[in-house]
Parts: sequence; C-alpha cells; structure tokens
Amino acid sequence: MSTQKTFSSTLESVSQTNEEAELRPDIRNKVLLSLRPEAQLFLRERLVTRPISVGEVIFDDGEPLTHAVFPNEGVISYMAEMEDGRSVEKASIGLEGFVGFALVMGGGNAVGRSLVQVAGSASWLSIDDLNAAHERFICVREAMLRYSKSLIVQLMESVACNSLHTAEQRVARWLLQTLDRVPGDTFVLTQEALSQVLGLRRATVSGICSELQDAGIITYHRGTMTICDRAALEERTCECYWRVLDASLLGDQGGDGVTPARSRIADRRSRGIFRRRGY
Amino acid sequence: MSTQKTFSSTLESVSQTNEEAELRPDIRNKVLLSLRPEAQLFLRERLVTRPISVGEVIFDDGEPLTHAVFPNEGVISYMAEMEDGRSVEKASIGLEGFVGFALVMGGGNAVGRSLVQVAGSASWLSIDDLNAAHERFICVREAMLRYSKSLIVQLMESVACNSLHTAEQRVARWLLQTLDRVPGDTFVLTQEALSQVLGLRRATVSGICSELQDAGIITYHRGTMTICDRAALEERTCECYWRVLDASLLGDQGGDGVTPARSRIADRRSRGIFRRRGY
DNA sequence: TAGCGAATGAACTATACCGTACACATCCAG
DNA sequence: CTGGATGTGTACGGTATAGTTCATTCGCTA
Repeated sequence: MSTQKTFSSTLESVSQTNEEAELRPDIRNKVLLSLRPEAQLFLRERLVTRPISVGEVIFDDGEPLTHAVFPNEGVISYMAEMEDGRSVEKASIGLEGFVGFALVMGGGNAVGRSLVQVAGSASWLSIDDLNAAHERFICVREAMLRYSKSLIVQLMESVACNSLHTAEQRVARWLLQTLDRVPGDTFVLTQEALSQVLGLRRATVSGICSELQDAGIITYHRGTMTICDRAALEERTCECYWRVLDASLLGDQGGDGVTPARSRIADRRSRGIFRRRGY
Repeated sequence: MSTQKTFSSTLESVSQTNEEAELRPDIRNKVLLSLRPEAQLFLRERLVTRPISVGEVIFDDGEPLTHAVFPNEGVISYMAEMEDGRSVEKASIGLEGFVGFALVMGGGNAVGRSLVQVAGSASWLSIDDLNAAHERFICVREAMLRYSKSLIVQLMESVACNSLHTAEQRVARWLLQTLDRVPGDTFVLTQEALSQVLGLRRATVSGICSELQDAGIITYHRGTMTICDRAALEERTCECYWRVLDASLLGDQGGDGVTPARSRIADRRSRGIFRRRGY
C-alpha cells in the first residue's frame, strides 16, 4: 500500500487520538493531507478551522479572494444565478478540494458565488500565509494545481451530465457525492435546496425522492436525508459519478501515472468491491 | 490604449506584411501573442504551425500529452462520449486558448478527446520545448494558467447554460463563439456536427437553423454557414455568451484587476459598441 | 397548546425536446 | 449523365420536465 488513506480510515485515526484532536482541530481535507509533513506542520498553526453552516456565503461574485478555504466536511457549491432568477450549481467542493482556484492561476477575484450547501467544517488560510507556503514548499502549489485539474474534469463531466442525463440520475449523483463528503450516512438537505442545486423544480425533486424512498434507498424527513442503500443509489446514477470520483482520486497520489480507478469505470461489475466510501 | 489588439487588427497587420507571413506562419493565438517579446522569439522557431481539418483528433482520451496545441483559427472541441453513444461538447477552444491544460497542472495524460470542429490552423509546441520555455520565461506559465482560469469560467458557464437555457440560445451562442474564432463571417459546419456538439437531435438543430435563416440572421448551404446579422444573433443568445467572452478577455491584460468588460454584461445596451468581433 | 412557518405531496396544463422515419435536394465520382 | 453519398426538411407520437397552485403535515416558539 502507498500513503493513501481512505476517508473513513482518516476519520477513525483522528477520532482515536481524542485529546490531540481537541488541541488541533480536525483537518480532514485531502489537499492538505496530501502535503509533505513539513508543509503540513507549517500550515497547521496558520490554518483557522471552524464550522460552516448552511447558506453561509464563502465568497461572493467579484469579491477579492482573501483566503483559500479547505473543507473538511460538508459541501460548498459554486452557484450560478441567472438573470431570470433561476439558479443551478456550477461545481461542488468537499474535502477533496478547496475554494479559490484562482489563487493558483494568476490570483484575482472570486468568480461566481460560493456558498455552503451542507454544513460541516472548513479550514481558512490567508493569502499571505498561502504565498509564504508557496515560496517555502513546492508541494503546496503542486497539490493545489492537481486539484484544479480534477476540478476541470468535474466541470467537464457536469457539462455533459446536465445535457444528457435524467433528473433522477443527477439527483442520485449529487446524493452520492455528498455522501462521500460527510462522515455518516445522514446529512441535512431540503428538497428545495436540492432543486436549486440541480436547476430543477422542487416538484420534480420531490417526486424523485418519494420514489427513492419507496424503493428503500433513502429516507428523509423535513430536511434530514439518510442514504440507506448506497449500492442501489449507484445503480440509478450515471457514469459521470464514477468519472468525477476517479479524477478526484488522482489528487491522492502525487504521480501522474495512469489512474488505477479508471479501469473500474469500464468494469461496472467491480463497483461493489470499490471502496465503500468514495474518498 | 494598452498593448491589447483586437483580433481583426491582428489579422490585418499580419496579412499586410505578406512576404514576412510566408516566411513565418501566422501566429494569431492570443496566449502566444500575450507573451513577452523574448519569449515569443524563443517559441517562434520551436512552434510548428499547420492547418487543422475537420474531424482531426488532436488528443484521444488517456493519450500522453506530447504537445501543447495553440489554435490560430478554427475551433477544437473537447467532446464527451457517453456509454449510450450520445455525445456533447464539454468545452471549445479557439485562438484564445490552447489544448493541453493538464501540462500546467501536474502534467499527465489527455482527459477526454479533443477534435477539430471547424477547420483552421494551430501551432504545436513539444512538451520539451514547453518545459524549456517554462524555465526561461515565467510569463509562459503565467499566460497558460491565466487561460486555464478562463477555461474554468467557460466550463462553469456551460454547466449552467446546458441546464437552464433553450436549444436556440445555445445554438446562437455556439455560432457567435465560432464567429469570434474564424477570420470571416463564413465557416464550414454541418447541422449534424452542430447537433452533436450541443447534444441535441439533428432535427432540433435543423428547425432552429431554418428559423434563423428565415429571419435573415444566417444563411447556410450544405455545411457552409454564414452569419449575416450578428446583432440579431446576439439578441437570441443568453448571458452565457457574454460571460465567457468576458472571461477570455481577461487573458489579454496580464493584470488581475476588475475586468472592464464585466460592466458590459450588466448594461445590455452597450453591446452594439462592443468590439464587433469578440476577440 | 395554539399558531405559524417550513417542508413536502399532489394535481393540473403546457411545452420543449426526443426517437424515429422518410422524403428530397445537392454534390461528386465514375 | 447516373448512382450513391451527404446534407437538410419534416412529420408522427412519446416523454420528461416546466409552471403553477393548493393542501397537508410537521416542528418550533410564543
């Protein structure tokens, strides 16, 4: 085995060292954890980790990017808001990435609005500390660029997905991605929010969720959603889920070789034996 | 005025120095032209410029990225091909960008297939020469990262556009973007190809094109399309066209200030006085 | 415990786009 | 000039999703 860790093993190891966890907050972000130990040490005392709550705006459109924000748990979305008032999610970020890609691409201001869709926690790093880290450790910029690449893959997949796939497939994909980004099987998400994320009517989402609940795949109750049968949900989603997952796993291993997970996409049979939890 | 050049003025100046143009091929690519003179000089003798023809595959999925490819004219698309055989364009590249974004993001292999949708010309730069340029001139990496940022913006906009906007709006957007990437008002594009790019039925595209032709906005004949009334086409497209254009103009000016074109989006009135040709 | 807001269920019509099929026109190669 | 390949027009029913509205249920707070 390499230095890779699954999300759940990371969670366990953190929660096992309880006294330590209270001294330094839980850093579960994959970009941060992929850094060399000296860089992690350097950043650890400069990161500000705190909870993020639903609806919180991380950066608004055009705002100067004062920090890079690394989620440890929960989901942050880049939202598109159209002139006619309709909205849809452009991309979502969890513990596999960070908010503020422009910081490694010439800097500047935020493009679009990023806000919290599912509560959790995130670590803030000021632009000054980030620049200091960039000068000291090349692995920091490398890791951020590696994630930017997987963000592009995610975006490309979403372009295709939103054009070609059904509402149900897209709902399933979003739920699976969210499941990969929260610790348990339960998270808070209203159908109203989900409809805005996917650019669908609430009525459409409501129908799909009812059906999924009838099938015993999910249960929900006034904004609290629980995934009961992950495998069944995987059967209802599209290839895009796997492709995006595959791309974000690339970030784990520093190398640029052929991704081992790529073959899994072709061979749908092997889904079951794939890590139960995405990251 | 700054060092910016409009696309058309670039074209003119090149075609005016005719004897020179035959010695060194036409480099119109905006990323290349945004570089410092020394870097341009360095690259000029290392670039291989040649025509690109419709259907030509630049990189196939998973192929090693041996070159960066900078279009000077025409359109190259990243195409998504789904398991069920349907296809849709994930992103398009013209003279404002280049193929091979992964080369500045940790390298590796091509993600997805890139192929020529509209014929033109492009300049190839080998990965070795690119690395040499990176070591010698920081502006090269900066320019490529700047474009990568605008690619992300383009992708984000496309995600939203494909979810929320009508087929006609998207057809109009694609035609306008293409118009910005070819010298004249005419280019070769079958409705079949357009339907694959947009993930629509050919019949749907056919109906839309008929309507646009009846309205005197375009004329076409067996694969040759001419835009007669650009302003009318702009009226039929969505905000996404302007947002993407705005982002790609960012690459022109090295700085990271507030984009002057941003305000133009809000003020739709000023469209008419905006550069007639996008780039 | 009464009331109110938030979350969901459910119904109606409307429509944009799909899948398919076939006909027709134009171009080109022999 | 003839036959086939290519590009386009069009028509059919089918379906997924939109837009809208109203009812219902739950949970929190006063």
